[in-house]
Amino acid sequence: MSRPQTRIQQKNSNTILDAALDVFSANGFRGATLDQIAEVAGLSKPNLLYYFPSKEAIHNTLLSQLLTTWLDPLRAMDPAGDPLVEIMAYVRKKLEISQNFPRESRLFANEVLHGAPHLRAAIEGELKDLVDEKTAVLQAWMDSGKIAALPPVHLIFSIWALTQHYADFDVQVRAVLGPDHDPFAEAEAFLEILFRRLLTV
Amino acid sequence: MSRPQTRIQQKNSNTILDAALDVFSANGFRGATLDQIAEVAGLSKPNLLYYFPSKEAIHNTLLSQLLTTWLDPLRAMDPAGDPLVEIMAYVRKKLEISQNFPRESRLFANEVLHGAPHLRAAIEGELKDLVDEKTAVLQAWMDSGKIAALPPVHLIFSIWALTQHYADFDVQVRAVLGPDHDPFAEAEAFLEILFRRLLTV
DNA sequence: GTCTATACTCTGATAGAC
DNA sequence: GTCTATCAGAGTATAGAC
Repeated sequence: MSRPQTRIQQKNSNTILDAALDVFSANGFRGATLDQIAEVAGLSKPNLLYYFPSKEAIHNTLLSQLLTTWLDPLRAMDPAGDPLVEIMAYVRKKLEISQNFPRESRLFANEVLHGAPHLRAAIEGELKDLVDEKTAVLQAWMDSGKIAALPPVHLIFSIWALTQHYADFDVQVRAVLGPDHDPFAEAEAFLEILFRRLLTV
Repeated sequence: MSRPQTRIQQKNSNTILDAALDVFSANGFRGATLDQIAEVAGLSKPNLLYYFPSKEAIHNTLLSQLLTTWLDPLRAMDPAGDPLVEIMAYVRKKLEISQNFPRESRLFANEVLHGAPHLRAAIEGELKDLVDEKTAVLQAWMDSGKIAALPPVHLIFSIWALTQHYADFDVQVRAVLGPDHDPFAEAEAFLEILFRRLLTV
């Protein structure tokens, strides 16, 4: 797992990964071609393969970088904090990620949609462990009557589903809303109401 | 738009479409190959192309069949019915579709995720029109105080997001829940509570 | 480190026998 | 209507000059 060392290598490597994120998230793994990635990156195709041994290696690198970013907001949910505040902060953070990193969201969605061939281990391990930990926290909050009682895992699923919808189905959301709408601003207000109403005892 | 006439042609045509649905929903358009579809269908590759002029034609046929099924439950929401009953029925029906037609759900998700290149017109037309019609119904129900006031479009988005999540992210849902869980049974109970709590005045 | 040229594989589609 | 054989193009990856 040696990584590029010099500044130029770092820079090119990042350029490639950013271009690849563009192309993979828009077209899926098979739909993306090295030609497209090379063009977006402004490099030649063989040059890509000087920095990464294969197309799949580029894809894998993107996916492994992704997971950390993905789980951080949930990790930040503090058992010692105020339950409703903590949950609403998580919802808001997750929605912000959908807004600011839609490419990452689509890459992840595509991967899971197709059975998570590359992320299965991470999902069954790291992700499941974190969810188990946080459902325990949610359950404790519910048991002590600080928020309404609900199946905690499904509460987490609902946060994922609702926030990612605005990134992953962006085309549909915008088509239905029509122009003169700010999907994410409206989503933030809506989810604020939804989860507050759902969780208040 | 001539369609196969004889019974055998109908049968083979349907076999191909069913196999194609398997492969397209699992791998996406570009990820699917005619070889795979032919193998699943139990036919030779040239034979596929005797029934359909191209790979894309198979895909397009699937997508156009899809939309009707997709919109029917929303269409069935009756302005004259009891608001909460109608909405809960829609939620339940949509979740049943996720459970019984996960391949169709993934095909649709894949299409929208990649910018809806084939369904754009249908989304901006048929789908938007129906949503506009039904948001007016929801708005009227809210105005008359029969359900809680919320942005109606986003209420519909939330139903789509929450129900489709269980089909499209099935792998993740099952991995997180672990064995000895029935995702859809739990989802039904959870969504029942969620929307009832959200909409009750 | 980066490019041009190219090898080789996969895959969509066609030709033509039966 | 269905098959075997095959073509043509796209796409990943490598060789080798600079």
